Amino acid sequence: MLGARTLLRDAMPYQSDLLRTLDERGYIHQTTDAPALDTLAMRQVVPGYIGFDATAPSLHVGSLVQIMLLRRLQQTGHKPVVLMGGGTTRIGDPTGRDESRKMLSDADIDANIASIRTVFERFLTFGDGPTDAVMVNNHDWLGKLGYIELLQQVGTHFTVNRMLTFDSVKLRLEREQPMTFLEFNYMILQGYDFRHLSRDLGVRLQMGGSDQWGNIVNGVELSRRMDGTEVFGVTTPLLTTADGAKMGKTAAGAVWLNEGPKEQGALPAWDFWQYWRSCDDRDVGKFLRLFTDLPLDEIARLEALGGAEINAAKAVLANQVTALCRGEDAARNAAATAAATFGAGGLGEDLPVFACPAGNIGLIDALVGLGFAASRGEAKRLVAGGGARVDGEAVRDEGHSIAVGSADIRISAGKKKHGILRPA
RNA sequence: GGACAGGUGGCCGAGUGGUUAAUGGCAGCAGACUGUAAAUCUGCCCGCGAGAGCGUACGCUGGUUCGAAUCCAGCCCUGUCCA
Repeated sequence: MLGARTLLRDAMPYQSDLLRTLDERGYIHQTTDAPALDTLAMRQVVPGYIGFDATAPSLHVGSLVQIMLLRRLQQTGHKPVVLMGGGTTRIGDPTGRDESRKMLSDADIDANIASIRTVFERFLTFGDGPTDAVMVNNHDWLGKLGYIELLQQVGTHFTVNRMLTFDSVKLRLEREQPMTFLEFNYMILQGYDFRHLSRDLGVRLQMGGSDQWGNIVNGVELSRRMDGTEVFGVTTPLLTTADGAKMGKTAAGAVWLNEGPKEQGALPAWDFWQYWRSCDDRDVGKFLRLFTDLPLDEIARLEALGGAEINAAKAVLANQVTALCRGEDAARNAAATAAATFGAGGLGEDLPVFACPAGNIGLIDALVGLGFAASRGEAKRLVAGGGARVDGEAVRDEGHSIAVGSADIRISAGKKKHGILRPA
């Protein structure tokens, strides 16, 4: 296994820091003309971009690979460009095609973009320097495009024959599912974005998830046809957890990179830390490579830990990622809370607190108050199933009443959820 | 606009008048085993209520009936085909 990987790397040795880093850390799924990109990256600062939606005021873990990709770009001496889809969000990206997506107002979109910028500021250095990151909004140019103009300039470079061969279209047609004209045009707008950035900002590279391959290739083609410029594309592998779930989605909600929007379920740093700490054994190495700046030999050492020792690696992972997304303090506090809660069986500062007046409170109410159960019925089932503990003691009586005095009381729901009952 | 098919609990999907809060699978939660992992086994899985009950629920609105997710009418939505 390891031998095969080494072989592969020997067969395709990248010269540039950029591609070598991306390759070694597992970011590359497909590239257009990798040797040429490799050469370019050695010769000049390569401005590269990734597009992001502006549908929510934060980004979640599902976008983290893309964000880290921009970070790596900057780390290896190139220029990250963050493209916010202010224009395309106004149309509504049809790719997901869930239920009716709500149209966002311009004010909402602008607010979302401003909020998302604060996420990126943790990962990238923004400024005016040659390798400083910049953020652009495609509404600035797409909003001004005239339909006729677009058809004339861009439309002539796309044949429908070819558009029909793209997976995004082909699969839909094969499954006999409808595809609106709007969706059909989406790839043209994305292609146009690339060409625009290449001409106006000298961008030479677009990156994205593997599902964006078709769109990226379109942009590459368009730039070549309209301007004769050679630009490049890199896609990342589709990232799933070892049990096959998409990254960033849990039943409880999205794992937001920053505190997250309250309406959509804010995610405290403690829970964020826990998300990484309790990941699957098999994902540890992959996540360390993708989501932390730790050197590869250190990661190799951590990854090799067997049995219960791998938990040390998970703690490192949680610390590193939390520090990056939420700040050093947040990571330290979460780690301390984990040590106090799981190690010593006590209470940590970061645990959720339910403040209640001194006196007696029902266990059910405490569980609901801490958010460990969505309803009283659920809390009762939890108790009946033996999952509830008060100061570490399992309590199976759903009528159990807790005397709240002056000290904090530890309430647990299952092995992982712990909270503090604190006299108000 | 016409013909046909269909809209069921987070998702998939049974159910075509009554013991159906609604089979089953997935996801989720808890217990056991462990290492805050995986796998496996067990229990739970609409809400309220002190496990006796009550309230809601099978696209929407009415109707038939002692009784409907199941029958009828109208409407809305989705898909396929035809114009």
